[in-house]
Amino acid sequence: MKMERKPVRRSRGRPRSFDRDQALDRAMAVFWERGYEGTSLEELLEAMRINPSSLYSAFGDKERLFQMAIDHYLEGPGSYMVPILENEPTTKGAFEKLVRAAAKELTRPDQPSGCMLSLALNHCSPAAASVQAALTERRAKSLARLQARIEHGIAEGELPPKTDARELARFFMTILQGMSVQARDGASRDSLLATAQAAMRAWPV
Amino acid sequence: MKMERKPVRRSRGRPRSFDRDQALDRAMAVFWERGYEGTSLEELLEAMRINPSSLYSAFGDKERLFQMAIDHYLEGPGSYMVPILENEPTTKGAFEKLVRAAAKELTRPDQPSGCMLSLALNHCSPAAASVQAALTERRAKSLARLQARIEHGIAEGELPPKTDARELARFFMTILQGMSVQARDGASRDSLLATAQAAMRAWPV
DNA sequence: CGATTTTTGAAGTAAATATTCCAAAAATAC
DNA sequence: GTATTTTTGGAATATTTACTTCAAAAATCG
Repeated sequence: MKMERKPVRRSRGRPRSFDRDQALDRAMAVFWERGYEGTSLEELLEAMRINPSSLYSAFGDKERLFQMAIDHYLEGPGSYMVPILENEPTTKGAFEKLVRAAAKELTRPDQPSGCMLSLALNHCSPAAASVQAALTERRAKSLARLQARIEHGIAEGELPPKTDARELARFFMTILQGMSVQARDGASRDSLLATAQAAMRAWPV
Repeated sequence: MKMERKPVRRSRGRPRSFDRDQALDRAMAVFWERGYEGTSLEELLEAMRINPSSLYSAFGDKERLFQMAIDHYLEGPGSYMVPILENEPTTKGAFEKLVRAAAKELTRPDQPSGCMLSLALNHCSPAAASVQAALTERRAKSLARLQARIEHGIAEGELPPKTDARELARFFMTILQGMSVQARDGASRDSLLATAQAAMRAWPV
């Protein structure tokens, strides 16, 4: 049972000649590699293999395309954290697996290095302020997930009751974001794994 | 004993009407805040309060100005690490002081948040490739300084002989770079201090 | 003083940028 | 088949970008 193109019922006009999801995937790759402001429309159009009219009618404008690309990233290559945090039996085990998985994911040869969300828009011109707001929100959500798992661990007695869940979550966010910068700077997977291992030594007793 | 303007001997032509160092300082501030590619000539000219001809005759072009601004940063606001690494009696004490100082420096209200070098050019368009090379070199130098202090510590018997100095240095680089991202994302000084404290728990025994 | 040298200011330029326009194309609805 | 709707391709546009030009200004040199 394979689907031809888009299996959705046709609306009236001329059908779209490209695969929207594939185009978004390609846009994501370029934004991931070059950042929001560092990516030109020309690069996007070439990578997506569509022309301006198609891009604007399908995705709105550069800003909205970027936001869709970020969400596409978080549901795809950036989604590896969720099942680890949810399914690992122990909290410490979850974080251990998390940082090791990050070391691997952030240095995959078939992808741009580092985390698209961590690296995006650390410099913000006034023009990109609204994009940055959206990113900040998503980073906050990511932090909240780490924190929730730690709080769960405290409740289960896996961690000292006095543990500051938010600050421990922030420590791991710092590690993950730093690993992204390292990956961008050419650090090897083994280096990141060593950092992951070091980070776990900071786990509260 | 205060100097009027530039005390250097006058060369022949019309004297420069602005203070080169002050202009560079202002350029640094803008680049630090907005990044290399995020800063326009117009913003630079306004901040430096000079006109295009003056900028180009005094600093070459945008790229060379940025490199001078980076060096200006490393000799100024970014120089706080050097004396700590050189003067602290123990290696562990040096790193403890280092991460605490970073937490403070990266969240100073009178400066752009984060480290100018860590945050610069994590996305690189082909146009900025040569600038990025210069940055990579400087980051490597920074890493080497951390590594050197750790190796010194190993030699002095402060650290286990089997300690991998390069990887431990990278761990702390990761922490410092992650703290810069956190600072950019609005994390408070106290948060960074908590992260600094957590990082020290990873110190080898 | 007059010649020389360097900086200044303001306007100018060439390229890149994000976005829009519009006629032609390709589908469905009647 | 004709009308309607939507997408396409390519050209056009307005703005911003980094950078240059050049005459006038302001200094030193002889």
